[in-house]
Amino acid sequence: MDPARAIIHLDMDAFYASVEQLDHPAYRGRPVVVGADPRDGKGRGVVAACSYEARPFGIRSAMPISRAYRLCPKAIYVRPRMARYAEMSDRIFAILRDYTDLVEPLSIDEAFLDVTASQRLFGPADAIGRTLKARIRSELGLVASIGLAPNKFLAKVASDLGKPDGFVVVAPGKEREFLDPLPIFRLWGVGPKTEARLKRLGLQTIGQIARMPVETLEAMLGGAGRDLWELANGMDDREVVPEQDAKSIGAETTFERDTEDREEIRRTILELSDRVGRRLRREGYLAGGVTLKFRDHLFRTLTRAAILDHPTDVGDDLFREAWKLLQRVSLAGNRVRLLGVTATRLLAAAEPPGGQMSLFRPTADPRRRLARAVDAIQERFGSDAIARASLVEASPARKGRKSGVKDSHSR
DNA sequence: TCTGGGGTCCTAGGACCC
DNA sequence: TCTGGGGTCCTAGGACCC
Repeated sequence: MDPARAIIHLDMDAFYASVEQLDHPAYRGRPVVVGADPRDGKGRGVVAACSYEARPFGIRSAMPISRAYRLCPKAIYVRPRMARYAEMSDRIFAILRDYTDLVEPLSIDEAFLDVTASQRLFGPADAIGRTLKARIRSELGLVASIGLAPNKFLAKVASDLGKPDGFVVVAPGKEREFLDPLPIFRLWGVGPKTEARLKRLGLQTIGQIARMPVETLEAMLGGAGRDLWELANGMDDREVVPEQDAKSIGAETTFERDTEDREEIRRTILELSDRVGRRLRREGYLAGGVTLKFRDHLFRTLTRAAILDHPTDVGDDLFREAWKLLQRVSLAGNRVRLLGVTATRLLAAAEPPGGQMSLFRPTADPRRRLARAVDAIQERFGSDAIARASLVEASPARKGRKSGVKDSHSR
């Protein structure tokens, strides 16, 4: 057996809402809801994050914003400021990397750290964990919850249980004792569907799953059954992996009102394709495939995918393919709720991303050169400085629509 | 209650090849 | 005329996570 590893899971408490309270002293001590515009309870969209003061009202993240509004109309409702959260995230991750290179980001505000080897330099793992919490609080004014355990799964569950401002340690040998009484939804990979299925079989706690013959679970759930059984028994040998290549890059948007307007649909697919192209170029990828996502007024979701003849990072190419894919979706009688464009089969672009050289290479595709020139102008002067004529001359209906596809991301 | 936007992973079924 | 078995690749859908 390996000597016990020391894995930390760090998760920021109410991250977006906490940053808003940090930046707006008037919000402190008050219920803050970050998410879609509630529009007097008629808005679409969900709660991205809420402060702990909002929780006694029953507000939770991922809840429809209209419901949150009914529960607490007096809360402070703000739109997400992703650029600001990303900036704070960078500072958090910089602190984490002071203690180990083995930092695996799970999201903007959550990470695993393997501090097994760090202990020689920085002392025991729980001291490292306490230092991380203290530095994030004193240097950034934000609160993190931490779980420390011999593996990723246990560390994750530990940090969740301690929230907010938690610090929970699962010592080697105490895995089963810690997990046994917990409800099954705490297992990674058990969402609402699997939870309902397991409950129908009379399974309520992780301990009950741990004590079942693994073959029974395998017969019920296939390969996932063994994974669940191992997690329930506190077994998880996944490594902390610092860098992982993206497998897809996408953008999607939900219309304020379901639409059947061909022109609006076309324009939206073009905007989404441009956004994806820009990200591909910025992050140095070429797309080998495109997927179009389509959701109708009954919330039915369809996807159609294609492989490109030539990998690309140009929005026009993505658009042309996505538009072809749309023709494969039967629109008859369907109003469109959501459209999405995703670049798949990503390859690392041979040229350095954003490199000036590419502007002068005689063999470079002129549309890629144009796209990069537009990137440079937008980088320098902002995304409103230059746009496609076909998008600028968009129908008057779009005027005053503050949550346009482009705006919502660049703000 | 009426469901965002960003992703990852898994599976079933069909096409195709040997 | 009826037909194996293995393998790979691809698509679409869905569960799940934050």
